[in-house]
Amino acid sequence: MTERQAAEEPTTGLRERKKQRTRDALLRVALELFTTRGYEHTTVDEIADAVEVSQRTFFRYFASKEEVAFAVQEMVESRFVAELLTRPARERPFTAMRNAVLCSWSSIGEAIEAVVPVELHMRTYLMIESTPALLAAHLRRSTELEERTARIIADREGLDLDADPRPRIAVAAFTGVMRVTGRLWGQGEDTSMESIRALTELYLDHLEPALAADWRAPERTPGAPGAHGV
Amino acid sequence: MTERQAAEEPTTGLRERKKQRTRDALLRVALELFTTRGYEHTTVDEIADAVEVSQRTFFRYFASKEEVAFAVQEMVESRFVAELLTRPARERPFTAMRNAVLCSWSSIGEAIEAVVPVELHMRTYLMIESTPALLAAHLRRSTELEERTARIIADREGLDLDADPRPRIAVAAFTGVMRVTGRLWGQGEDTSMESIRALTELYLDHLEPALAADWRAPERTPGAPGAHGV
DNA sequence: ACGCTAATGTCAGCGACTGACAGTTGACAA
DNA sequence: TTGTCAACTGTCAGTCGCTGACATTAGCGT
Repeated sequence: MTERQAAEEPTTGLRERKKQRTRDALLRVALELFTTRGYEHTTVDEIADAVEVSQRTFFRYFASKEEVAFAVQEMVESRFVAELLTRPARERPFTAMRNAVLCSWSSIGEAIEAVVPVELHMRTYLMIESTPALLAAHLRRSTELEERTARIIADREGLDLDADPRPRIAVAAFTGVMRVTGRLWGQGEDTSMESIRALTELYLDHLEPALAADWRAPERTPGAPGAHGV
Repeated sequence: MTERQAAEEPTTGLRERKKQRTRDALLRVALELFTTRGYEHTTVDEIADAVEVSQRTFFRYFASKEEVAFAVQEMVESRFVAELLTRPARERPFTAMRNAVLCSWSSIGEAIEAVVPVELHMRTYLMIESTPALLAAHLRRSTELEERTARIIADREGLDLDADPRPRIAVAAFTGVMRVTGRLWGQGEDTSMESIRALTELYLDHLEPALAADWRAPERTPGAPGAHGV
């Protein structure tokens, strides 16, 4: 169930290879069906039938219909966490998170392609964002990642997460921007990875000024009055 | 189905009154069962049986088992929106949102009590936060409210929501903090309304400094170097 | 070749939810 | 008062996601 990567033995035995092939097939077929006829209009039976296994077998590989939709997303997230852990200590929290996403996106392409076409994953992301039930699940998963991230940031800065609210606050703001970015990207025309990368960079670099500036002033007013801001 | 409030005629006919009573009974019983034996361990049949109606009737009042869990939350949210719309134009976006939540909480008590005991609603909120399926739904609902809020803020400031990212960014940061606040409140001991109110006030007023300050400095460093911040 | 065990299939069943149809009951007019 | 209409409700059958139990198949090491 939880085997990650042998990474050395390509021939791990026929049994393992068969399992891997079944899993991949279920995943690929499921995403293909979801993105074409829609998540709700795809039954687990149809997925299982297409791969020629029983419905019961599907549920032995994926705990739910939902889980298969997030299988690739799962990979991307763990990549982000790994990247964040290796960020130099000199970077400030927000900068470290910013760079971690951007860097992880630079190397994730091939890892995805080993399982499903990247283009299919992009379509899957759009499907998740536009399917209420999946959007809900996506948001919940995001908060879990958010918690992990806050813990990492707190460790980085040598802070006590239970006593100091600042890590959680900064992470909340960060992921909030990430979510908005993802949604806007989905609404736009350009569904490329370069597109979402550029959008993310732009928005993240906009957050702090947006919170501090007086919106009614024509442009940046460094010495603005009101201490309360925004 | 969507009758809100006649607010004038107390005698709206026997039929209407019966419907209202059935709905209220279903709601109260459902929340009571959810909060005692748990959401997942409560079946729709049990709710319907307790009110002595058929399961089919339950689904004529509530589109899903989920919906009944959020019925009161629904009221609270629309109260916040109403409050936000009446905020004086002189207040800055973040301040307006801050005051809208705090003010709406001051007057929501009686409105809730008309349907279910406030204490039951508090327990319901805790249940939502600790039930994965409901937490997911809660987050999705929050983003919908977030979108409405962003639109209101944009109108207030005379900005084009589709062209200017700042309203969405500020709202995202705001609701991010609200979410964290709610979760921490749920983890604490004090489940009173005063408690969550104080926590919210504290955290909201912490957001901007937390983003701008250098965490490694002993305390506030107004003239900090690095322009990128956080 | 032969057990052992993991992987799979089959079957029965629960719970959320829906459509269709029939029965009941307020509302309103004659 | 009565009767008609429309709204509300109950019943039933069926779909779909998901699970436990048990039998069957098929790699694996000896």
